[in-house]
Amino acid sequence: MLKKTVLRKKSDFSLLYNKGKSVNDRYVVLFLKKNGLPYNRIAFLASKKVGNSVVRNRARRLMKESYREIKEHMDIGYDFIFIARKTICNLKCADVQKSMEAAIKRAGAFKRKF
RNA sequence: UGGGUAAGCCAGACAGCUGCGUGUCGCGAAUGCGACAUGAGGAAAGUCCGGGCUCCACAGGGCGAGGGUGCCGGAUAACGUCCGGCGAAGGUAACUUUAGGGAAAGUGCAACAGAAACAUUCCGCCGAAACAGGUUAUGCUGUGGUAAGGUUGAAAUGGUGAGGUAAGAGCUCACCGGCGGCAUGGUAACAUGCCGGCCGUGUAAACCCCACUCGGAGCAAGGCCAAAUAGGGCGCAAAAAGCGGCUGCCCGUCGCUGCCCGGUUGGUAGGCCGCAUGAGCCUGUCGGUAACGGCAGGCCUAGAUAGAUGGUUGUCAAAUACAGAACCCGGCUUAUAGACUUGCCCAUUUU
RNA sequence: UCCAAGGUAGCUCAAUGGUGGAGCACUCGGCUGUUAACCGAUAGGUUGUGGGUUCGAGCCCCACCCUUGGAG
Repeated sequence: MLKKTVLRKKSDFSLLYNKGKSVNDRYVVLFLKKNGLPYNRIAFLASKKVGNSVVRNRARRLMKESYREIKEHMDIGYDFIFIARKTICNLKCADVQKSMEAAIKRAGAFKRKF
């Protein structure tokens, strides 16, 4: 992942939380917003409610891995924040991937297949 | 064979596909691309101690206050850690546990109950001796002697037995316990023996006394570069005062506060060093009961910065515990599925 | 990452080492035609957990758990 594709500024986060669109799914929560850039910017979060550091790391890794699989099919020009929910622990990667796909589809940022 | 006890060790492995961080090399103008190598723990955790490192003044003077440790000897850079020993407690035993200096230096506390929680006569016991009064007479009254018995309590001023006495009492004796002195053994804590006198309880994880010891803050320390409206320039002053740091006060000392230019009450903050060769790890050998130390040879083994180890498939009976480095080491404490090794003790059976 | 403070009844807080209490709330009774207010009574506690010191710990000491706050 390139460095410019990672969201890191506090202002970006608060802008997304306040102005962005949010979608809930079973295992993840997604915030997104158009950013007007020719690439996507991503952040993966897992709060302390999810568990200890091992569980939080695993949650982030699962989301990263899933994102790598599905990023080919996503629209360009958005900021995304994926937040892990408590239900994510003890899951396989495929389940997380499905959940993320569903969330993105509902948000309307999925490329139409043709 | 069963039960127990002590010590140690491991913390999935292998293969395929596919991803991530770092380093080296090659290509490229460059964000990069490719190849190879390497990439979390026994506790990385809690942050409870001790150090290194950095800055404050190289750890300052005086007064005062505070914290820590606490049987003895050793190990160590140091420690509240570790090793060995002593005493005490527990266990049939192997063995385990142990903050374990001082209570006649002083102060405090010991609720309720009880006569009394410093030494005191409430109920008792005695009438031998001494004094006063009284009775026909008699401990009858005051005084006196006594701490053996009673009640209470966690605890009642050494315990048990015998002698002794008016009644009693370490008053005397024997044994036990405690204290002091001496001798022997031991580096020492202490142990054993002899002698002496007869000795007021508990609490110091209450204040305290004694001995030893402790400066403060912390890698977001601290330094460099770039950028900046967050600061910069350097002409004058360098004495006083104020504020802040050095844990309280005084001294001392360090930093900031002045004028000029520019700017304003907002949330910006990038890169590099520190930062991975260290009280380092492994093997052998020597010294030591051991902790540990000496010598020789070999090895280089994470370094991220929104934070790198993941996903998936197959085989092994099963792969699942606790859990993720953030400046680094030595410990302690706590969490932990399962697998394995060795010594010792007890019980049973067989020879 | 580092440093502090705290944990007591359903809630907010007290309590010299010596029987754990107050206010509000709950329940019951009274007052009232009824409700509120008011009056009276009852109940409710492993003092965060586990060890230790002590005759005796909410309090003293040690370890752990949880919560809150601060530095930046």
